[in-house]
Amino acid sequence: MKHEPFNESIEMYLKTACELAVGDAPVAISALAGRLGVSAVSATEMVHRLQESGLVDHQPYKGITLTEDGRHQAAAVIRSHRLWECFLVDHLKLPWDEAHEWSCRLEHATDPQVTDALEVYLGYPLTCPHGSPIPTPDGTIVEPADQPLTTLLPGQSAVIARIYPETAELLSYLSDLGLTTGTRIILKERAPFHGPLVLLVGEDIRYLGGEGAAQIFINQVEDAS
Amino acid sequence: MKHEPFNESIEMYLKTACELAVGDAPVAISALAGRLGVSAVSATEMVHRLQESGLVDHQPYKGITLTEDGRHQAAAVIRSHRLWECFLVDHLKLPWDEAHEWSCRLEHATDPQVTDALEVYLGYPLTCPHGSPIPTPDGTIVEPADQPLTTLLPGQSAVIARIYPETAELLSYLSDLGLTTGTRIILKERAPFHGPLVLLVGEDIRYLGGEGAAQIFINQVEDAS
DNA sequence: CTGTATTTTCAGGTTAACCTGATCTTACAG
DNA sequence: CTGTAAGATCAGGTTAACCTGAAAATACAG
Repeated sequence: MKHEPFNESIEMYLKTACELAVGDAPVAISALAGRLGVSAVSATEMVHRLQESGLVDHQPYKGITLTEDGRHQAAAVIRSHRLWECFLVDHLKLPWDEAHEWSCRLEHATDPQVTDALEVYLGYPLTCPHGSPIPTPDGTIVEPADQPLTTLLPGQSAVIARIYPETAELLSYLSDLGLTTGTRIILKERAPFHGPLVLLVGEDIRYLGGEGAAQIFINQVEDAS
Repeated sequence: MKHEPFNESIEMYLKTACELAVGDAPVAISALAGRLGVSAVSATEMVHRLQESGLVDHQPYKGITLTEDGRHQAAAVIRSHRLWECFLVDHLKLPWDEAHEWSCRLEHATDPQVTDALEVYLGYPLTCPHGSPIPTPDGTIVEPADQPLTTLLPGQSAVIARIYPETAELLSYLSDLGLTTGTRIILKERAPFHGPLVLLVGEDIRYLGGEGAAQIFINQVEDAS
């Protein structure tokens, strides 16, 4: 089996670059390398290849930005990833926290036509089960209108809107705590210096470390009664 | 992205070996190589690797047979392939002939848990849209009870039960002719020496080359009125 | 039982995506 | 405005899965 244009690595780089990008700021190669679990040298090598192919723009010592083409391809991968997550969770009834990892493999094996048909089948969902928006076929990704859990004040309540970035460990942990998207929580108190949060989830008290809290986004903030 | 145990090639070899096997007869390496579009040398190399891993039994100058382990893994790949085909055709309403190629990519990216959930979701289909049986989770594959179209006599009618082996070109061609699984046909006449068949499909006359006919299997044979 | 075609092996080569270690270049903070 | 950490590059190495060309081993048919 000759491995035709071997997209998978390329797609992972583009996807990761897209996910790490905030606004127009270039993404550091070291950040890319870190997230992909690859050495800085390897990442630099690959970035050169991507540059050759016109998928990224590399400003030495600054970082990379995706070209139109690159952003488009990245969005396509993210799109299929999130749609598969919807399918796995909503239709196949597979666990909320494991769907992410499984979709990480499916996302590279999905033809755009399949992705589009899947979207229709699912009824054009707006977000994945973890709250992240689903890119449109033309590559636009709407900015989520939520705020970090770290901005919630003691005595307030809110609904978990999104987990980002999605990591297998955190999703599994949150799943165990019952802290899935759509869950309303009340912040009882917060230790300073990124210490743990004390949350009321239904009838239960949950303690959540600051690192995890930084990856949780909320909306529908209210003063708890 | 480090490419962890890189299954894809291995899976293709195992799957192909399984598909080429008839009974207990060993599969020639050249046959494997031919089907995979790879040189005999490369196939031999890979067969050695598979032997090391205990997936395959290689008798020099005879061919290979799958070990229990190998057969099991092959069945898992075929299983996910055919279940995906069901999903793509029956649920996503994607074209009957293109589903095969798309499933060829998905099959390697599917966790067994996902495969099993998919089977439940689809309602335990017995065959893929092209008529091939879906292996059970434990790796058994039921022998189809159909016969080659080449055994049909002029004046008889039958229902297309299965296309095998599935190749993109043939499926696309048959799709254009309306010769999909489940279609009842009547054999008007047959030229000798594997010449073309003259078929009545509904109201239409179709001519089908002998090579194509060899990949079509039928059942429900009746004498046409 | 020999000859030819198939199989296998050997030698040597390629590519993509990784790696480490060492060196060079640049940004920016004090 | 200089020193140091972060970033980039160079050199050299690995692995899996391919390749071609050529030589050796074997099967089996006439």
